[in-house]
Amino acid sequence: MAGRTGPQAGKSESEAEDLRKRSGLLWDAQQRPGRGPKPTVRREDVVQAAISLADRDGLAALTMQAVAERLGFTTMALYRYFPNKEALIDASVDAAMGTPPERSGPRESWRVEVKLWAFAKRAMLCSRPWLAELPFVAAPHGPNWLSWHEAFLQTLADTGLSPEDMMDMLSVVHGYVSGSSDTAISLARAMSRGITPEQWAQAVGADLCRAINDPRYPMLSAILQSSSGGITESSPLPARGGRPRTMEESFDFGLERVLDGIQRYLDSLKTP
Amino acid sequence: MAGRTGPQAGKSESEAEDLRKRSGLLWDAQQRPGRGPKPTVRREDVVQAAISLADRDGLAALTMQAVAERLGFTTMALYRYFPNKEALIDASVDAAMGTPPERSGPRESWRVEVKLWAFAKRAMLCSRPWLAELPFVAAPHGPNWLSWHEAFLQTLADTGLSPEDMMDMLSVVHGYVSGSSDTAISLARAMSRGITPEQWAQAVGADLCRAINDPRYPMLSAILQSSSGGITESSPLPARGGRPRTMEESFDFGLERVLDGIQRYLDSLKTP
DNA sequence: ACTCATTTGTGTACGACATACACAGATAAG
DNA sequence: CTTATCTGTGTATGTCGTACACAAATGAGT
Repeated sequence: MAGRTGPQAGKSESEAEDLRKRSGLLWDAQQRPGRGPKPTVRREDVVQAAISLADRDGLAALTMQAVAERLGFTTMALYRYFPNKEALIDASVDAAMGTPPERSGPRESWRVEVKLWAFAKRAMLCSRPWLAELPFVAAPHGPNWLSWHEAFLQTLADTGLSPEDMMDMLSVVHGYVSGSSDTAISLARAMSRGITPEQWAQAVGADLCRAINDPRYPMLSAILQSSSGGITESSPLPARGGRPRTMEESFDFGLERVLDGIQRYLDSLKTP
Repeated sequence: MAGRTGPQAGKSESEAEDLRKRSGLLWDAQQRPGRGPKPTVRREDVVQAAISLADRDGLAALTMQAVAERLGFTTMALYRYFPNKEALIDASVDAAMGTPPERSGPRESWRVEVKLWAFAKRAMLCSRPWLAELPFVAAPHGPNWLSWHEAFLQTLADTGLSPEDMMDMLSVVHGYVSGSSDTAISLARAMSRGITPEQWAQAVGADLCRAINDPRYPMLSAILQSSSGGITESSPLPARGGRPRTMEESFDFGLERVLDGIQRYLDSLKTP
């Protein structure tokens, strides 16, 4: 976004080189040669300031000036800690992600453990909705990011899956969780901006309602109308007959399907 | 991001009101009262200019100045077509999404159709990687966005699922597709920036490789080492024994699990 | 203790960008 | 023909990321 070199490739440092540098900044804690004055704060403090700003007012509030002011710095002083905003964000993202919760009780079945993992990840994303605001798709993967992956793999440790299958299962669950948390994240973001859930649901529902009676959307139109006799506009996905599922229940429902699919694969391995 | 009103709520127009307006701009084609001069171009032309810029150089290249120049306009002239950049992006996103491919042959089983839909959606996302760069999570849903939903629902038309279950299945598949296409999108973006797949894979693989021999990541470390005897750094997810799956094969593998899960649910409905 | 290379934080400056505002020419309804 | 109204232009403002040069602080080597 900001510091992008420019259109075509061919600058002094290739884009690939750039990725490597970003990754290095996340992992290699460079040692301080003890010549000049000591830094006033630690890199971690800068990151915390950045995170607290994003937590309060979203990613847009995370500006170099705001972070600096938060620390009692001049803007330019930040560049002694991070070479550019991108690097600061990389570090903030990894720190904000945190580590997955430790297992509190005894080891459960893989299914229970995966489920806990998925809900934990979803909760993490919803609690920091600005993570989903990030325009950087291929941010380098830091220590905490890896720790989430590690935690997932541990849930499958006893299943006898091959390493390659494990990685693919990770991709399935991670994909489902991050992809399907969109609406919940969006709601979380709206709420942190002072929108009530009702207002938000109404706004999102309103878009869907435009499909009603539009010949381009026969199925959608039918579904929306059939549900609980007329659209209420009070539920994110339109209100449904009986007791409409909450967003969390919908997430759980989908997760159960995914887990069923994994289960079936495990079964197929046992009885070929 | 850009045009955000500011930190706390309480401006002249509430955030919720703002969402409604954005949605309205996407749907309600306001009629031209025929008093002044005719506009030089159509809204659609502006959108196309914006899309072509984003296609070429990513979302960062989509600036009001660049779009205006593309059209032979002054920057400010754009504001006669869209009230702000956000509105232009909303429109560009929906247009860029396009409509799902028409069914060419006869109706297939739900499973085949869902699969086609998922691959089509994935292909769409990969062909326009900047869509994933969007910092706006809760963009209003336009006509094309709804058409993708509609197409999905039609694939399930014969399954006998209840409307509410259909919507949840949509959420499952859509979640999986968009969530798990991350790496493919990232690769697509990198390639459009002149990075070779090898360079990209190496950069992404390098992050993972940091886990090796790190006591914090026992499982990950073991998996990475076990795979095909030593990490090659030549595959996005680390190379795996035998013939490592390509990214597309991994996507397919995961999709099959998801479809199995749905299948199982369908079966459970038939034999309660 | 003295020196000086090195590092930290500061001040200033610049270029990109979104956008507000006022204006000039074009146009069609009356 | 008049005039309200719409289109595109020119200019200005505020925010933001960041380059650059400098002064004060600091500690390694003498």
